[in-house]
Amino acid sequence: MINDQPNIDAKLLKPYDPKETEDRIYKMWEESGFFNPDVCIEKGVTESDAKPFSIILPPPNVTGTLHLGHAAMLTIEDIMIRYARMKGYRTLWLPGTDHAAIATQSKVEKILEKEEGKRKNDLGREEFLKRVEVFAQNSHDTIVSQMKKMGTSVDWSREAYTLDEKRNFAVRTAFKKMYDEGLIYRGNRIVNWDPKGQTVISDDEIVYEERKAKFYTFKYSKDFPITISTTRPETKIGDVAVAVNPEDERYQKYVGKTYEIDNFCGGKLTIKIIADKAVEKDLGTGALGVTPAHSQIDAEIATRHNLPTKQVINEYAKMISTNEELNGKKTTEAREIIVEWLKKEGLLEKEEEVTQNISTAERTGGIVEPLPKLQWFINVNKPVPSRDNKSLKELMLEPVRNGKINITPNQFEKVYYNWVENLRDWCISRQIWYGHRIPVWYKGDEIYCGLEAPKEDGWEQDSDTLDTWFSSGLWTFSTLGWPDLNATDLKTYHPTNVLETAYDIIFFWVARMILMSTYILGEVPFRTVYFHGLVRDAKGRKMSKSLGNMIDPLDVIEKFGTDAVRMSLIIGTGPGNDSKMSEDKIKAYKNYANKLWNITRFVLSSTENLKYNPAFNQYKEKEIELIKERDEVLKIITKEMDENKFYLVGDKIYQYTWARFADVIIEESKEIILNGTDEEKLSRKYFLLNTLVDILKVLHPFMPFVTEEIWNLMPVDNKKLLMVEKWPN
RNA sequence: GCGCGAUUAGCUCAGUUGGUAGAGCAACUCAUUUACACUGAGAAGGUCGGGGGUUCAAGUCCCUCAUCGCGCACCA
Repeated sequence: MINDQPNIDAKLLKPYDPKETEDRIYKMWEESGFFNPDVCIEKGVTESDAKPFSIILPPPNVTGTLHLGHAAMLTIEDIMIRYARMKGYRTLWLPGTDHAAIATQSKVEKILEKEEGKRKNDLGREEFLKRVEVFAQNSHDTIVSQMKKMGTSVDWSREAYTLDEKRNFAVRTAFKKMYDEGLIYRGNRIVNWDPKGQTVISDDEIVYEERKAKFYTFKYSKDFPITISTTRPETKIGDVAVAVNPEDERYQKYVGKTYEIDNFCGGKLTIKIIADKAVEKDLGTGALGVTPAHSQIDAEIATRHNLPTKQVINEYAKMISTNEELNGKKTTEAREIIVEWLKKEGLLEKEEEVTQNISTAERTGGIVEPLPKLQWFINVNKPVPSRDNKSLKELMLEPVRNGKINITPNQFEKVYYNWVENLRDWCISRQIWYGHRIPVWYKGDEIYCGLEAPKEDGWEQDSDTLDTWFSSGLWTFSTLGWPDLNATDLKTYHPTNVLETAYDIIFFWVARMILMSTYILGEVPFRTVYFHGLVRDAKGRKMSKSLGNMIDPLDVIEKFGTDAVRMSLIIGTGPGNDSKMSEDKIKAYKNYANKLWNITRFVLSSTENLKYNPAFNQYKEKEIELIKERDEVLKIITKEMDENKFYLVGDKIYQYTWARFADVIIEESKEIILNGTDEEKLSRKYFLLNTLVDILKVLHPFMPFVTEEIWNLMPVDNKKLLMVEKWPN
């Protein structure tokens, strides 16, 4: 075909080719500097006194590559950001990655084991950490290139890492502040010990798995008056009491008595009978063998009744016992030995099959063993003098209750309250190597907490690191220059406008950010929380490697183009709802990108050498009607954008361009342009041209590449990049 | 055990304050080189999970049941 229309670029004569276009456009955006709000002001596309709009990117873990969930997050946030930028806000989207302490470390441990047959102790702390850093760097680089593929308009000049020097300083500063105010303390308490990962984990890092177990009912000895039940007979050598409900008449007469048992599986026990309301009458025999060292509830009961603690299981999930037969045995082996002994002695009364939830560690899969340990905690109940004597719990509840933080969809507010209200002290120390080292030093009995190591000799730093969520909690302000309270970014962009993330980290992260920000800065970290759901496969199943139903964002981008992938992740997906993804759906939006391409070809070829002219006012009646209709659609679109209803807007633009603009308006234009009067022709042509420009603008946040590429080809005077053009009103 | 969500066309989902059920995809019929085949036109497809209630009027509000999914707690 010969290109005989000089104002039509030759590339419009072929179908739209995302592969040829997208990387080139992204480079153009990057080189323009407009991702950086300072450059926008400098170059006059944003007013210097414009209102700020900021989002801090939830930092992806450097444990691998991005999946479709990340792609959805990046798309939603990019839509918010591009919209804000076009609306004239001083718009900052700050990117970063997360060191993800335990997740990254266990990943590298697995690789080390598989590829070299080595364990981390074979390398030593320093050498192992070097390996982790190389791995983290590679993951980081992959993630950055994937983000660029997705079209994310983040300000790379402000990129942060949760474990870099600045963030480490912020972490030390925050820790010291909390320590000095008595909110961080070191205590010997029952913690969740992961024998596989050899570290403590927080309550939230536990994953419950349903398994079949045996429920044994027995007596300690023939003379003992009360029968008890347990699924873990091996812990019973650590029992110090039997607790019953104060209102349980069956056992009243025994309460207060103490029994000496000379031989319970080769050891001695001293059992006191106590009454405690935590015991349920109807569960098991209604009597509970109290094992303070290996059960959270038992430890609480023991504290209330001043009972001793007797540890019988060590860090390797092996037994500690005076009985040689048990000592050093795995808990499962010890269980069998004890059950055999009970049978032999005629003490076992019943053995039932039950299903129980066992606690496993999220990252390693190890079975969690409750153990007494000396660890660091954040006290969530203590009144904070510097915050009107409110506790951290109250500080966390307040802004959500009074609406300073708005959670979308709002059913998550209840979930949040429920979690905060039942929150226990947060265990923040971890016995792993990759992470922020605890800024505490010891010398004999002395303890020092400070930003730097003490000058004198003989001090040794705590070998533990911090829970990764401690540094993540600071993320909204550690990225903006805190602890420098005069930092321009901190003053300009905090509190941030929106936190957009997956709902599954509401406790891990959202709650911890609210805790840190309200305590440290006395202000909320963000005004709106917008939760997106999980991206599932076409059948609604979770994507997983074992099911083989993973969709790699890069694969579908290669096949259909980024714009199509973005649209398919947005449309049909309300906040907080899981969405389903299939290649068919993506393909439909690839067709749409091409439709837009051809609409452009038609409009440009039928308007010859006319230029975009929003000031044109010689419209005929027909076009006046069409403009009214168009502006009504634009008005609704803007309203829904302000309400973050992107799934509705995306579909609305799609509908308007295809079903209305292409199928009806363009079709009838053919007749007008052929046989109309000169005035009618001109009126119609300007309508087509001007409306196409509006479509490109409102579609830009959703499909930034194809719209920017078409914008390139449009006859518009004094053109800037579409990404910094003004949103139509 | 407590709580949350979902249930609308074959599939994925909209449905704003109650006012005659709506889109995309798929399938079906027709058109056939068009700005675009990554196309157009058309037709078909639903007792809105069941039951009850409020109302002139219920997909929408209330009660109840069912199924599915999720969170939290318990797990002696």
